[in-house]
Amino acid sequence: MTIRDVAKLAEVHPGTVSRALNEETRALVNFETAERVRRAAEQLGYRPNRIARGLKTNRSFTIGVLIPDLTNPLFPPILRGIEDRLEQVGYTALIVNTDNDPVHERRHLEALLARQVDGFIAATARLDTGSLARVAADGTPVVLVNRSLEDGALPAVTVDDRHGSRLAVDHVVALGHTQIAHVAGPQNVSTGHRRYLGLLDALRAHGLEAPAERVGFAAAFSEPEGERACSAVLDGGGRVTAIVAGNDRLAIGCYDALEARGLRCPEDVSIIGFNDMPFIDRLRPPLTSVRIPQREIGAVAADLLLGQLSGEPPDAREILVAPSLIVRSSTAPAAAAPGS
Amino acid sequence: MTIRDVAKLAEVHPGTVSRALNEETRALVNFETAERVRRAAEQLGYRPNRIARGLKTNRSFTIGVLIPDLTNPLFPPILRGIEDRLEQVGYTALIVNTDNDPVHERRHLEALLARQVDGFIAATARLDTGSLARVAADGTPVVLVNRSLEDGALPAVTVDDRHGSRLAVDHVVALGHTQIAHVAGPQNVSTGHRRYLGLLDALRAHGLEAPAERVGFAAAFSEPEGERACSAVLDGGGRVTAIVAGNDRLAIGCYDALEARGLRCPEDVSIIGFNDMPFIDRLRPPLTSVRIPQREIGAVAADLLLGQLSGEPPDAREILVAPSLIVRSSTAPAAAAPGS
DNA sequence: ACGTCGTTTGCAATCGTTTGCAATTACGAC
DNA sequence: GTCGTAATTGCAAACGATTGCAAACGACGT
Repeated sequence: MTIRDVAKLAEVHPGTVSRALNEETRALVNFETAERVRRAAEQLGYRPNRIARGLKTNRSFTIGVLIPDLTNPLFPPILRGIEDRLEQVGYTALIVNTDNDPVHERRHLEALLARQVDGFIAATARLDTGSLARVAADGTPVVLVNRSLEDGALPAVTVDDRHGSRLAVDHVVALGHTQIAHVAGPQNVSTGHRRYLGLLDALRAHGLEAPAERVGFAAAFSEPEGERACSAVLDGGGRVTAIVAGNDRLAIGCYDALEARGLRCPEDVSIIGFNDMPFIDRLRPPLTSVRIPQREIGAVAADLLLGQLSGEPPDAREILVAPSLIVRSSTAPAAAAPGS
Repeated sequence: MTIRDVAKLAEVHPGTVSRALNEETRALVNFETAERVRRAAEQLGYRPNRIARGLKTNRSFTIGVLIPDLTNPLFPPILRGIEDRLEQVGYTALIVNTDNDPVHERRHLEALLARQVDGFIAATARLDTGSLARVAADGTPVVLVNRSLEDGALPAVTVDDRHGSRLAVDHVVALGHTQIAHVAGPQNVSTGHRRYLGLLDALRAHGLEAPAERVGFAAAFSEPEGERACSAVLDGGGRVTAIVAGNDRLAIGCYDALEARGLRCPEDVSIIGFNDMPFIDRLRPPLTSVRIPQREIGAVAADLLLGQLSGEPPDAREILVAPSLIVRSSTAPAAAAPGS
């Protein structure tokens, strides 16, 4: 079932069929002929071979999407945002999991290039800049998600982490807390670092500060690390009535640390997470968290890429999307100071 | 950068380059020539164009994967299982979300076909049999996941739901429960139905039964529906000490229903879920649940498909993978009968 | 009646591979 | 020295579409 079969049935030249069926060249062929062709195609159930088309036009209408791990609940919504946008314009996403392994990353990048993807969306945390930049330099558009290059060489769409931290701090401050601790994520990951910086800023804006003993650094965004870092803070000596965690999993670790010490949340200490993961509202207590508009991030990234693909200047700009605070029951007004 | 450039550099005919670089035809070319070609290709950073190759060989080395919704935590692990397997042999998955919408489904199916996918893995619950069967009849291998056709016309890999129900029942029975209720999922979805049937079987095997007032049917796998169905059961009059839910979300709904009635879990009633979703161990109490080896399911499905693609007879068989019970704190020994 | 122009269509090359077939070479057997 | 055979390699035709170019055709003004 090729274009030739349709041509035969419609009694025209294959070239004419191609033009008749192609939105952009439709105008070149007589209306009635086009109709005849369309009917013939319909009748035969003809489906243009995108592969053959791609060979000639040098466009595959596919986008390579690199993520660390699909099972990390952060990514599926982003992917939906991307896919929903892409599919509207006939593109398809090729999703690969890198597991943050440089070797995998390279291999996948190569494989996607061999498949002639028209562009890349990379959400991988530490994909070495080199390969990606080289790809971009060779003319394949690249958009970063959830991380950006220091030099801003590549367009990126990321959460406004600092703003998120500010939301969190504003919230606990409004509740009367002043002894605010931070269980920070890994500082070699942009989100971890930015949230930490944002927190410092926000505290300062309220005339507060976070002395070293009140911030614990987790080596990974995991519950055990959250518990470890939180424990360090709690056992550090100073009083703490509120904890802003680098993400929800760290916050869960904080729950564990509190529980191990017989402290109650939110009565004794309030906790705020980051990401607003699914079912986080089902914890005890339901976690107050900074929500990230993941789907929107994906959609914006896709739009950015599609823009570049249709020839727009590749404004290597970083787009920040604003998070919002979802208040639940893990935060409460600060108790009166002990002894009052 | 085409095969011709490599040919020029290696001073051989393009055809020879093709053979030298292709694993299966390598033997046809002199070893030294092949080496020369390999070096030339390496030097130029040559990457065979899979699109062109696909055009000629009529194979795209892509697989269409249809799922309802990527953000449903059930699917990412399955997809990883699929992708990990596929990538090992040079295949790539094209993932599309159908949202269980027939129109979307058809459109996506067409689009994937136009992209010349070599096969399909369909995890969509209610993709109308017709289109898929037709595709299979036209020679494109199809494997079903998480659902099967009544007539077994298509190979499928599914969870052994009945076995899962048996595990759940055995567990609560072993804990001394006899008044066991079921909050069932929608009965027009195969998993919902099978789990219900399995439960009946398992109860019978223990000489127990589930009178109508002790099973509630949810219209969807959602928390509110779980709460509704559970409430009906609890308010039905009969005493209930254990509830087996059709899945974890229904189980969460059960938690809500219990709480609304001042009942405690597991002291007053034990609850078991199904699926063992991420973070379900963080609920209060941590939910005992039937775990599904999702990744394995994906891997098995991929293997089945790859088998068909390499010419194996398409044994339209249903492969059942065994779930396991993860015991946590939502189940406890039955309290002594009231009054004793 | 003729040149011109615009519309519509056909022709054929092309995209980058793969692959059946033929041509070339080397080599040992006779 | 000739011939058959095997091992290599070159040749060219595909695969199914797109597209620049030219041909065909009618209409129209002069």
